[in-house]
Amino acid sequence: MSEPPLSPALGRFIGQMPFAMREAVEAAGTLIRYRNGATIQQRGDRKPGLSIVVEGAVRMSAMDSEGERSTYILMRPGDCFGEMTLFLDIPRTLDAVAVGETAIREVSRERFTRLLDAQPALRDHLLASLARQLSLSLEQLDDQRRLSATVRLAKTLVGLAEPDGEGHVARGSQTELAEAIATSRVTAGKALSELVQEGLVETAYRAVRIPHLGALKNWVAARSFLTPVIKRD
Amino acid sequence: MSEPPLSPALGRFIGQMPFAMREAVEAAGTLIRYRNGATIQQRGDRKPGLSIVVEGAVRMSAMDSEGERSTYILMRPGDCFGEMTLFLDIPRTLDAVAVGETAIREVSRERFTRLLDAQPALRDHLLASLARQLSLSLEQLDDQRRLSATVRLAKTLVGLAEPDGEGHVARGSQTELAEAIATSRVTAGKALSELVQEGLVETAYRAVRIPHLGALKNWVAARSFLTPVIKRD
DNA sequence: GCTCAAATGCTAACTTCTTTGCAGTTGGTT
DNA sequence: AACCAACTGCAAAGAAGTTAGCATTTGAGC
Repeated sequence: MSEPPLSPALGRFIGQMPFAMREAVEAAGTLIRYRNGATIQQRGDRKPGLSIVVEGAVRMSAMDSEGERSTYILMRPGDCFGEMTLFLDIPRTLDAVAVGETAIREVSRERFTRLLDAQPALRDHLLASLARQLSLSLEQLDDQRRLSATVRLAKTLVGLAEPDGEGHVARGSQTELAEAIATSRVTAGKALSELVQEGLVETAYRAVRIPHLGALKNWVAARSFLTPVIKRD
Repeated sequence: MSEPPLSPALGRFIGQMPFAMREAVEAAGTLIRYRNGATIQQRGDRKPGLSIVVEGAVRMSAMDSEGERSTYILMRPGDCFGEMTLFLDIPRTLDAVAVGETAIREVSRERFTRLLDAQPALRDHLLASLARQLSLSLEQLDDQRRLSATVRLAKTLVGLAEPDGEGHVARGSQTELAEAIATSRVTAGKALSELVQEGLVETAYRAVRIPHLGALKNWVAARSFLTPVIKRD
């Protein structure tokens, strides 16, 4: 079966770099550690620069004036965010919160600019990274427009799945899952029980067990109407 | 009043280029003309390259397997699309259809690569363009998640508005407007009549008249919960 | 200036999602 | 070991959006 672009993880920025470039980027950045739940950045922060996840994970989300939060993405080690603030004079667009003990490498715009001179190939790397993020973001928009809450949830679960014993798990409360697909907790709960009915997942406390990840992937693929476009490594 | 990023138009690619760069890009491309309604590209086309709108307009949209079409954006002269196919090995993501007599400048990936060597500054230009598109795409996703159909429609109307006599007009059938905000025609019609009730717009045949664009912008701004982030020229 | 396909405006039944509220469960903390 | 805050699961009312259908209006093309 072909691997559809299910993971919402953008980036894969560091992973595909040649060794020397990676060294240079790492040397240019400051490593900062965050506790579980700590705020890494807030929407509106004016700190142009690139942030690379080294350890742990980062939940990118936004909250509207009515206190409704919605999550956009979970960044994993090797992913990066903030590229946009390097080239545009804009503040940070999303809130970023550490999930688990997390380490972030921060490269300021100044240092990054110098880095670009030393490593011209980095520009192309960044271009590819932005292009991929744009492509994934358009796909996400598409999903939001066309797919039912249940399919969106299933797709999100595939993206969050981690190996666990025989099968996989996606960790997070139902409220968090609801935020990830931009619905209410009730709808997320219903969607989840539909997937349980189908025998695709089992619910647990702050977790969803996925006995056969492949089956879930197939189920999602059969319901994602547009042909997937990006191949994921 | 501050100018919120209401226009869904991405790009502004050519407009901000230094003259020499612009000349070089134009020299590298082939100009192709399309009739109103002609297909410029289809989702899945494998033609890596950059397409720049020179004259007319282009509607970017996608259709799912059930024949439901949704429009993503209307590209105007100076905007460009296809950047992603330059750096990623992916097919074209969206269908593109000419709106009115339209001219497109196509630059193949090969020619563009050579162009990058001759005009290194073009890379930064492209980085900024991708960054802006990503930022706008994230905003669009946000709107889709949080805003009601009525506000989304109003925002779209502001983006489509063209000067017309005293005020402005947004041209397009209600079906097309519905596709632009990803709802049914009925909902689009209801949303439209709400805006009429508010005295913000007047309906017409294949057009919506906007007597006071500023008033509509204010109305939208008051209902867009997240602080706008990108300034639009 | 007539014709007709396309577009608008409306209604009604139905589905989906949200909000509110509550009862029962879970697992970290004292 | 007991407590309690957080989480799950469920129900009911209502809001929002969808589909289907029909009568009327519009304007482009003959």
